[in-house]
Amino acid sequence: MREKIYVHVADDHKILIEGIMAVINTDEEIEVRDYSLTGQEVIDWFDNNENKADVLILDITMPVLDGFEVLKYFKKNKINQKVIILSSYDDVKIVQEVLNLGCKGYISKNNAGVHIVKAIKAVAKGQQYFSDDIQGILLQSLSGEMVPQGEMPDKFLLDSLTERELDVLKLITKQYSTAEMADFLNLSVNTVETYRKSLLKKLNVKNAVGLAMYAVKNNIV
Amino acid sequence: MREKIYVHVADDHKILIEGIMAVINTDEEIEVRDYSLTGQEVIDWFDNNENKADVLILDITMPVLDGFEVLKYFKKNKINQKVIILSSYDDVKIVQEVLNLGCKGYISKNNAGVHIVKAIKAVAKGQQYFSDDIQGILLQSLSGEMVPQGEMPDKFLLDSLTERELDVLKLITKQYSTAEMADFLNLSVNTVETYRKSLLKKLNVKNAVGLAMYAVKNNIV
DNA sequence: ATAGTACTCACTGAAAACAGTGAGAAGGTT
DNA sequence: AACCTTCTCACTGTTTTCAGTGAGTACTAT
Repeated sequence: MREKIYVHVADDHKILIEGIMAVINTDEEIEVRDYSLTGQEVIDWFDNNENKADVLILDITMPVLDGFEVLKYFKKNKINQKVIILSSYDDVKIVQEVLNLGCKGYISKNNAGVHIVKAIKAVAKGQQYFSDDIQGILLQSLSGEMVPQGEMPDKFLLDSLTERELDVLKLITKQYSTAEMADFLNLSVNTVETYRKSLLKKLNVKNAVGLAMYAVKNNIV
Repeated sequence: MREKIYVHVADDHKILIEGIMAVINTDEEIEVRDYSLTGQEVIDWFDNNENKADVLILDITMPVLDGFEVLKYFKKNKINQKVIILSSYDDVKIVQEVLNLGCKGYISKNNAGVHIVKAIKAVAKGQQYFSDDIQGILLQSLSGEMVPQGEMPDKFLLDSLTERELDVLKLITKQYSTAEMADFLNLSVNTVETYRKSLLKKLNVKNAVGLAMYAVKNNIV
């Protein structure tokens, strides 16, 4: 009979812990032994507990001590704890930083359900594991480029927009088509078209992308 | 025999939906009928579905359309849908805004487990319900104090982009048309079209605006 | 009363974007 | 040698966006 894999889960959202437990406990090989709601709790648990966990599922953002601090603690004390990061942050820098801190797996919360069990088993065996979206981010980072930006948002232009134009602008940034906007706003397609053209003219851009970029620059989204 | 309360859950994190289902389904009176991963899906579901839900559990931050937009849609179309917000944001302004938009309950994700069932039953009966931490925030807001809150970027699935795809993506954000890009990159119009379509598919967005917004979020521009 | 602005809608025509399919060449990997 | 990825291009057809013009209603300010 194969030995069980013991897991400790750390996340400040209890509901998410319950979700993970529900998913993990469908697998006979894995058992969630305990959980923590803050980084401090994690460290305390590993300090004062004989029943260490084989794998630690760790959130980045937690009160008291975040995931980074927990990883640093393990590294500092040369504790060879296998850690899988479960995070909403799909940023390259964060992924690279936790890898430097010795974590063995990284799963985006967006699709944790399909990855968590596989990840635990892989990491327990000493392998690494990354969900496919994280893999993509790591690959992309190899051909990265940085372009700094610096422009003043144009208050005059922004003020000149009417309520309806702002409605349309916001929906455009959410990828609505004209027909969809008309439906949503209970307006004629022609009317929405009018606002769209008015926006193009007022903001002096050539297409919907220009509108979206303007909206971003001026924190309308 | 008492009638069941039918619930629809909307959150962009599947794992959280699974957690909620696990908790809710312990109660015989409540049944989760369906779920959505984006605001758009929620609206589509309520548009095209005979089996409406009694209560909608709604996350604020979702791709495509966020919780605010969903509430606005209900309000605009005079749909009297009972909504409980399930959110990580414990900010007064947000709570007040969703209340203005007609939502009947607000639960913090931090302690959703103990509140969700009670909240559903209360709201289904036409009452309001707020988890105790939210109540505290509302009370605190009456005695004037502001506590700024952090941010949670919600990025989603990413396949790795090729060099050429990145070239095209960058030019799209600069409002280049396909023909202009072809000229600039010394490529056929058809070729640029191919990259454009490939980007739409890989990044799972529906138009050039979606591509631009993705580029912004991921600091490609 | 008049002028201005916002809101609403219609019509036409051209340009661009989107969708689907197929396919050859070059390069690297196993 | 077989395979995979990327890059390149073509063809067809539909949908959406963009451009220009015109026009009625309502409310506000002078």
